[in-house]
Amino acid sequence: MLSALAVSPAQIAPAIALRGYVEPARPATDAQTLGATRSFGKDEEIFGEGDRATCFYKVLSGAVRTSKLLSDGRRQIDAFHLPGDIFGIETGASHRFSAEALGDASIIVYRRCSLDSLSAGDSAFHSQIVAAMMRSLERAQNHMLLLGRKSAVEKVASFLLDIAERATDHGHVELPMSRVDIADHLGLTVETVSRSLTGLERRNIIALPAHRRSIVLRDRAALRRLEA
Amino acid sequence: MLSALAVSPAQIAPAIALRGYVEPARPATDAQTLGATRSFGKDEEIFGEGDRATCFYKVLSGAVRTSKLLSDGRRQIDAFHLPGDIFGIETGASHRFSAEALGDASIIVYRRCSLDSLSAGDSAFHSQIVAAMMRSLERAQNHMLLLGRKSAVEKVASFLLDIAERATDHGHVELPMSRVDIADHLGLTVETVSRSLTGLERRNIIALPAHRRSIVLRDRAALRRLEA
DNA sequence: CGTGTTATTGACTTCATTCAAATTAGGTGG
DNA sequence: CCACCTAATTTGAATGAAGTCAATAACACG
Repeated sequence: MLSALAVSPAQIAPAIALRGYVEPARPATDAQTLGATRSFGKDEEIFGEGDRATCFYKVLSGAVRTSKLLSDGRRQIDAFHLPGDIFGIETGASHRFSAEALGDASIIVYRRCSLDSLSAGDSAFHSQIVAAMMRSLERAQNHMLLLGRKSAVEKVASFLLDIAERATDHGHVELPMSRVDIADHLGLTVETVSRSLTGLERRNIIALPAHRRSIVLRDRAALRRLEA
Repeated sequence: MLSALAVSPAQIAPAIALRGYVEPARPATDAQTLGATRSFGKDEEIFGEGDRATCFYKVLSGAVRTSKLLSDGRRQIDAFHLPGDIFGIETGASHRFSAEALGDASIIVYRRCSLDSLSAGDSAFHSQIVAAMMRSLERAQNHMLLLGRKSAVEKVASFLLDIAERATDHGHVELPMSRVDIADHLGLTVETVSRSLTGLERRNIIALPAHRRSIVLRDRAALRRLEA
């Protein structure tokens, strides 16, 4: 079931990873590494909607999606989290999202509940959290404009530019998520995402290599024109 | 052009209000009243998208909408702010929204930029701001689910429940905003909002009195079932 | 009472969805 | 290394929900 392969560089754990595999914390770039590093496999749950929020998280390698579900299963992915991104901060008692790894991923788990650290001292750590919150908020606010007011092609164009900006090697984007994930992020169906991508390819704005998880941005200016 | 009337109780300023009318700060319920109270008329701009963010704001009376525009004029209202709500907090240099009064409104203007106060002491004031940010974030995240995944009726039902919870006298909701505003908040057109409301009325779930700005919730259970 | 604005209603169109099928990629095991 | 198998993606055709355009109705205000 666990299909490991490539993509995540910092992946050390064996492919047949047991849930909750814990490694000794390796001091990363940040000063504040109070947390332990854990590895997750494809689609493995990091936390569930409604779980007690005792920790928050930071992506070391790989990628994570956070999402909400409607009673009948409709899903909205609020964000994709790439290396360096913090997610899972809550002020309430429980997580209002679920979080799953998109592929193999390693995550730093911070034990301290954000609410505690808000009042407590440690201003460096604290302001890092506040900054992360603010970034989430800005992202969410832009995304509302996308979800509420953009057409399918505009949504896809925006998405490509966004993801490219965050995770690109000059034009060549390696997507860590499936088409379904993209659809659930953009408020579309898989079919519409696929058709939009095909449409962009036909117009020579992007290229879709055989390896479906990668996309080449041929004409960013055109994308920017399309994005709204 | 300035059509004042009723609605806002704490309204003291004359109807022919000049922009930026400033009153001496009246210590409100909160301890932290560092700001001056200002009054705004219907559709008056409090700040614009891109304006330097030197202040943030709190609604005393009336209501405010914050919105983003697409180049071609499509608008997404990210939130309606009712008395007690804080809005306009930014960490960057400029506002990423515009804010306008929905009708006559009085607003407390806090001079301190949020970013300053984040690092600075004053933990009570500070945590109030962080809490406001967090509430915005939660709101935005729920709204993404609505925008991305709910049908028109579900959106309208959710909206009614939400606004009722925040600003109701037992079932009778006095809407401070127009149908266009509702539409731009829910990612719909006015016509669809209107049709959805009419539909709910026909099903006896709500009543639409002559005074179009008010709505009576007859059957909240039904609304809750509809909301998703 | 007229007038301008806001809301509702109707007819028609369209974009995105749904349902269904075909294709392709990538992993598995021989 | 190759044939097979499963899951992901793409494509096609038909439907449908919400949008657009246009007209009417209902207020709010002077």
